[in-house]
Formats: sequence, C-alpha cells, structure tokens
Amino acid sequence: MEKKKQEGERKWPELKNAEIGSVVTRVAPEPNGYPTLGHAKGLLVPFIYARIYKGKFLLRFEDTNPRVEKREFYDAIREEFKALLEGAERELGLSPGKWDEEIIESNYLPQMYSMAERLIEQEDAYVCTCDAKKVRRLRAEGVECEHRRNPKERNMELWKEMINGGIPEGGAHLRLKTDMNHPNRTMRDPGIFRIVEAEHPIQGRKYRVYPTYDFSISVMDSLTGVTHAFRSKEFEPHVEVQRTILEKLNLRKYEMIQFGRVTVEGVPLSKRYIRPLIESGILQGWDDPRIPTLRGLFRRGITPEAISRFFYDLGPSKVDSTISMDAIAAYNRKILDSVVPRYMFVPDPVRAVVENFPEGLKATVQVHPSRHDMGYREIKVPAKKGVAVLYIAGEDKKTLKEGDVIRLRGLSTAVVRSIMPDEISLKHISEKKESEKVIQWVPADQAVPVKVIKPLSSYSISLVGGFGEPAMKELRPGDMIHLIRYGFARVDSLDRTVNLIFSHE
RNA sequence: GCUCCGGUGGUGUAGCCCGGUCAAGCAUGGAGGCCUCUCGAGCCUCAGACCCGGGUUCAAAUCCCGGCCGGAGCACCA
Repeated sequence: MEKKKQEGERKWPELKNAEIGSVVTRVAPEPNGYPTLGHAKGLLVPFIYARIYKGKFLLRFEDTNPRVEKREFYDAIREEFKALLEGAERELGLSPGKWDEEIIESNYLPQMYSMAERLIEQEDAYVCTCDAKKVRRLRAEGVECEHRRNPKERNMELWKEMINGGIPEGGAHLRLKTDMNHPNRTMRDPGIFRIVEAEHPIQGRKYRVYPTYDFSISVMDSLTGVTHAFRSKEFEPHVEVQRTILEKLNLRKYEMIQFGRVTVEGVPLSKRYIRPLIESGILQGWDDPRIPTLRGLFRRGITPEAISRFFYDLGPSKVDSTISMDAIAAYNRKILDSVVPRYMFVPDPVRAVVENFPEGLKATVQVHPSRHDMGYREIKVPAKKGVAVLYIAGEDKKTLKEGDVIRLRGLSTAVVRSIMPDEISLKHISEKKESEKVIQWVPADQAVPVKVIKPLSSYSISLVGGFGEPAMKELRPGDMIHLIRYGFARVDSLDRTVNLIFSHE
C-alpha cells in the first residue's frame, strides 16, 4: 500500500553534535512490567532520531534490580516494541523498523565490578555502612559520615565482603565520593552499588551486588557507543552525577538529552494503578482493552501506525504534555478509514417486515465506499409472497414515524406503514426519493450474532448485542472493520457470536 | 526549603543557540460549505497564540534583568 509520506512532513529539531551515519541512540527499559503508552515516547524519540541520522538504535534491558524484574517482561517489551517499530516503518517510512542490537545490562556486571574497584583504588568511592535512614539524613544536612575517611584498603575489604555475602542486604553500599555539600543533592556522595538478595531473572543467584541507575546508565551508554542518550525529564538532576562518573572513570562522553513526560487525560498509566485492578480480577489481564498498556491498546484496535504517527507529530519536546485518547483515536481513524472493510451491523435489533418486496431483489453493497477495488458483496434477501423480513437497529426505529420514507442501504426504498413495540412494518416502493434517511439492515434469515465490547473506563465495559450481515461470519480474530454508522472495531474472538472490541467512532 | 528544567492559538508543537525573511509555520480540535446510499473519510474556507514587566537594539517569540505560573529531582528504584 503506497502512502503519501513525503509532503508536509514536519522536521524534528536537529541534534547537537550529530553527524549523519554516526549517531547511536538507545531505549533502555527496565523489565519490570508491561509497557504502556507512557513508554512509547521513550522508544520512539531515540528510534526516530537514529533513523533520521541513519545511525544505530539499541534496545538495552536495564535489569539491575532483580527484586522487581521478571522474565516475562523482557518478552513483553520485545513484542510490543517490535510491533510499534514495524508500525513506525510502515507509517513513517523510517527503516529498518527494528532495533539494530539488543543488550542485556546484567551481562556487564563483571565489567562494572572492576570499574567499581578502580574507583575504590582511586579513592573516588567508599563503602558506607550507615543505614539508609541515616544516609538520607546526612545527605539532606550535608554532613559527612565517618566511613568517608576509611582508607582504600578497608573499602576494598568491605567491598569484597559485600560481594561474598559477608554483609546482609541493606548493611552496606558503595558511594561515589564527590561533595557532601553540593547544592544539587543528588550529587552528595550518591550510592552506586548496593546489595540485592533476590534471584535475577537471567543471572539467577550469581550476583548479589548490583549497580544503581546512575552508575549503570553512564557506564553502559559509554561502553555501547551511545552518542545521544534520551531519558525523560525527571532525570535532569542526574546529568551532573553521570558526568562525574564518566570523568572519574575516564570514559567517553556523550550527549544527554531530556524530554518531557506524557500524560493521558483521565487515563492512569502507572503500573501502581493498574496492577491491583488485575490482581483483584476487575481487569482480565495486561491486555485488557480498558487499559493503556500497548497490548491493551493493540487489542482494542489502536494500530502501531497510529501511535507512531502520533508521537512523531508530538515531537521530542522537553515540555510535559497532556494528550487525550480522542487525539490518538483521530490518528487511528485516519489510518484505518482508507483500508478497512465496511459491514452493516444492527445493534438492539428490531424486526422489519417489508411488504411488496420484489422476488429476487438483492443488495449489492460496496466493501468500501470510495474504493471500488475492494469489491462488492451481494446480500440475497428471500421474499415469501412478497414479504421480506429484516432487522434494523432499535435506535433507528425510534426516530421513525408512519409515512417516513427510508432507504435500506443498497437494497430498497421503503415507506413506513406502521410501528409496533417489537416490529416495524414497511412497504417497498419503486421510485427513489430525495433526502431519504439511509439506514443499515440485516436479512433475518442470515443474521450473524455479534457482540460489541466497549471499554468505558479502567473499571467498566459495556456490551452491545445485535446482528451483522452474513459476510461477518467470515471474519477472523485480529481483523479490523468499520461498522457503518457505528464505528471502528477489531475482531477479538469468534465462538457462537462474533466478538468485537469497539475502537472508536 | 534547595537544585534543575520549562512556559507559542482549545490541545500538541516548529521557530529561540546564530535578533530582521515571523503582520509566527504545521498538526489536531472547533465553525461553515462541498461531496458522499455511514452521523466516517476526503476537499475548500474561516476563527484562534509568542506568561507579565522592564531593558539592549534601527529591529526581540528570539538577547539581558526582574517577576509570575507549571513540572521534575533531592532513595542502598529506575
């Protein structure tokens, strides 16, 4: 499918110190949950820059806190990121739509250990055995503790004990020696390694000492050749810490770039909010269409293309932005509209008996109103003694009164004869009239039972039942469709009914 | 409290580093019209913004100073 991609493209701001062909960026997720819409900017911004500059894009698992990380999350991140990047390639023409290399940070632990030892050797780091509360207090007050003055031999001894298990979790941590009076409090002797007694999803029980974020990110970015490291704005005060680490270890420097956070109006993105809803059974799982996890969104029929285009237009700005699901739906609608087949669906059906119905009259409906190449479907409507039985939507029935002329889409023009509580009586007329109301319908004898699930909030869904036209029984899970005068939907499953999840209007 | 970062139409942004071409571009949303056997999409038209106050300058969205507002961080999490 050819897309018009070239004209009117907005340009992203230039990167500092960037040359075509030599830019390396990365996304560095922690495998501690299912990725949400909140992760999309963190993925797409570095990816887009890597492709604009024809450079390299890395996926790095930042797995240095085994307490919260799980194997399944690595896979979930790979799957969702893959889908999104492939969507970005199709929609934005940024190729290849995948990461060039995958890096598991925990595999670099031995290297990081030796760097830690170098810092101890240089007297740029010391083991502190104060408890966490005291450390926090002293950092706030800008007061040095006694461990700071320990000789390097003593520090090395304690460090080895941390590694060998001689010190329990929480009993000691390695701190960078900077300045306990630094105005930026994150700079006051930050912790760089600590003990975590938990099984690591990849390394198992091999290690018990893990680096903290500031240490691992600076070392890893430098070691893996990253030239432009993106992270969200909350890390701004850490830039100074990370630069200091690079300097003390004499490692290659790179650009550190912060971008603003994205919040979705009325939609909580945090795992902290979502997890209890899943554990309590209110949500079915991490792919529940009510929540903004990427898989939830995909299941709901929000396409990777729409999400990539949306974040492309959003740009890499440093300002925090509040977006709405409606805006994402608008992007999705535009992408889907030109490619998705149309079907007639009647929610809350009511029988419509059409008299004077010609023998052999059948409907020819276009699969897509502006795309003849997508073909036509025929719907045969049997008539017994000049009477055909159809279903129309309950909502449409409500708006009709006796004498109205309606157009049964693609089939017949009819006049309303009478309206009963559970049925409406129509009469086929041959002449076409102007400005008649066009409604959708389904032949009663071939009506396909359809259920439409509409996500309403993270707690609620609504269920709408009705009948679809005969061709709907050919649908397969994953198909995206448009229900005429109703909205876009994705086929979720098929059993005795066709089960759809409503995307948006 | 301290440190840092932002503040351009309803929303999201470009421009700011290297002042003029910006009487501010784009997208989305809004209004109106055309088209349409969908209340969708498409096409056309319209309305809509440089946080405030000083200063520098022939000239400021862009530079400087002061204020106001918003966000983030101040963990042995990332």
